Amino acid sequence: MNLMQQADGKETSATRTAYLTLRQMILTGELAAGEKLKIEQLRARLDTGASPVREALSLLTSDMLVERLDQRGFRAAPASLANFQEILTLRCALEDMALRQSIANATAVWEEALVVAHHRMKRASAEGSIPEFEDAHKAFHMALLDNADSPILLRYCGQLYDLNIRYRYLAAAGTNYQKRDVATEHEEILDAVVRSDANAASGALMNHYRVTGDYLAVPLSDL
Amino acid sequence: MNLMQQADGKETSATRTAYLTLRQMILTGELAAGEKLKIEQLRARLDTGASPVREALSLLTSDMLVERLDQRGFRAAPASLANFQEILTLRCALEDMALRQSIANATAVWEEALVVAHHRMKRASAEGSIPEFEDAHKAFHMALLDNADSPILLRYCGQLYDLNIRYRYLAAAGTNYQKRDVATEHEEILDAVVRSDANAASGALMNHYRVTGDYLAVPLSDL
DNA sequence: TTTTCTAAAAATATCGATATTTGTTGACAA
DNA sequence: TTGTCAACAAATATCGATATTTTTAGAAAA
Repeated sequence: MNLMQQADGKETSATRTAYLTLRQMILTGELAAGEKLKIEQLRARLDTGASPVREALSLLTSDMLVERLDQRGFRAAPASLANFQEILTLRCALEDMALRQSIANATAVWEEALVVAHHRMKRASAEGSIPEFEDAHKAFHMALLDNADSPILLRYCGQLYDLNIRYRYLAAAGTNYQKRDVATEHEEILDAVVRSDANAASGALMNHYRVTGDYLAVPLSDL
Repeated sequence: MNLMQQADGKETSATRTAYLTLRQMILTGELAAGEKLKIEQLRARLDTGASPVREALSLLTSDMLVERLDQRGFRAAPASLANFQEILTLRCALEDMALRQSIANATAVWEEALVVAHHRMKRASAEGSIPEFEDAHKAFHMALLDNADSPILLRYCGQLYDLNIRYRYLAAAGTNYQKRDVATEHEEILDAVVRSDANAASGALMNHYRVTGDYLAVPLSDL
């Protein structure tokens, strides 16, 4: 009962499956921001029991993607312009810190991992597979910060990354993100990191976020 | 079944009660760092059902006080010197940011709230009630950051505060914390904030943490 | 001895049913 | 009309039982 065969044959718990599915549904907006999340409804939709759904929702609370109301169940975290801006500000502050620490700890192994992550992202972009690009994009950004050797900081950055993704979908920009000249921005970051130029790397990363932020702020301005 | 009468007559859900109790047990070390947390054992200890315990543990995962192992249940988050130092570093960085924003947004109302929080802390200290002092101490520190008007940042600071508390107990310093000259440090912070001197306030706060950190590092050095 | 395999025990994850709350509707009084 | 209050409906939180792992222990083989 515990072990489940997923489509790809990988075995997972029902809770984990529910967690990943619900997470994706919230990030993409399939479950709208602020929407009431009824257990029975989700249970039927995911074809699983109430317990896994309930636990998955509890877990999503950690990620600030779901809110728990007193004894009135759960709802998808509301979205607002203020929230979007707070996320942007915090990302800049935390990622700046993490990136600088990563560079301070730089090793050949890390740099190689970065180059690989960057290459995979470019390949996914060339192949035009949106979900694969999304995964590779997150992997690249996380790889940049990974060498800071600061698990909590990395966790926070990952959370903020995901929260931001949701606003990308809200802005209906999820699909055409690649069309901006984001590739150049990524290369600038990578180059600066490889040169161990912390200021340039951080500057390029901050610029990347600020540009993306401005880009999204327009369609989000009426939140 | 849902509604529970607590000792103080306040009604809460079984999950919330379990959450608060388990949290306290982990913070104080009654449940040791790294210890396996068996549902049945906790269920009996808290005199409640397995579901509330399970959900409470899920919630504690958000706070990084509990880890969830694949399909092998839960355990209290392990403690290590590296973890302690990471918490200290992040607290300094995040609270510096939050405090400066709070001061930038300063209002008379906020300053009054701070003075009250500080007074309560002093009173609790004078009365010698450790748990009340602990609560008031946290309330004071959170009040300092509250005016930054940045819910996520405040949440992170709160989490890090609690994680640090656990190390205080681990260092067996939980009881004699007040004996250090912490009162003066708090006054310095408050004075600087009231003067709207961000640099002095931040400096005093950072000093407060660094001193506390050094103070705890000694007994923790063998983690 | 050490390793490997198997059977029993322990613990987890999940289900289905039930009690408790919250939300809603409509009648009745003001 | 408007407001209050019961009865009803919907949804949540919780329990108890069960299926599925994981862990442990012991026996058989190398």
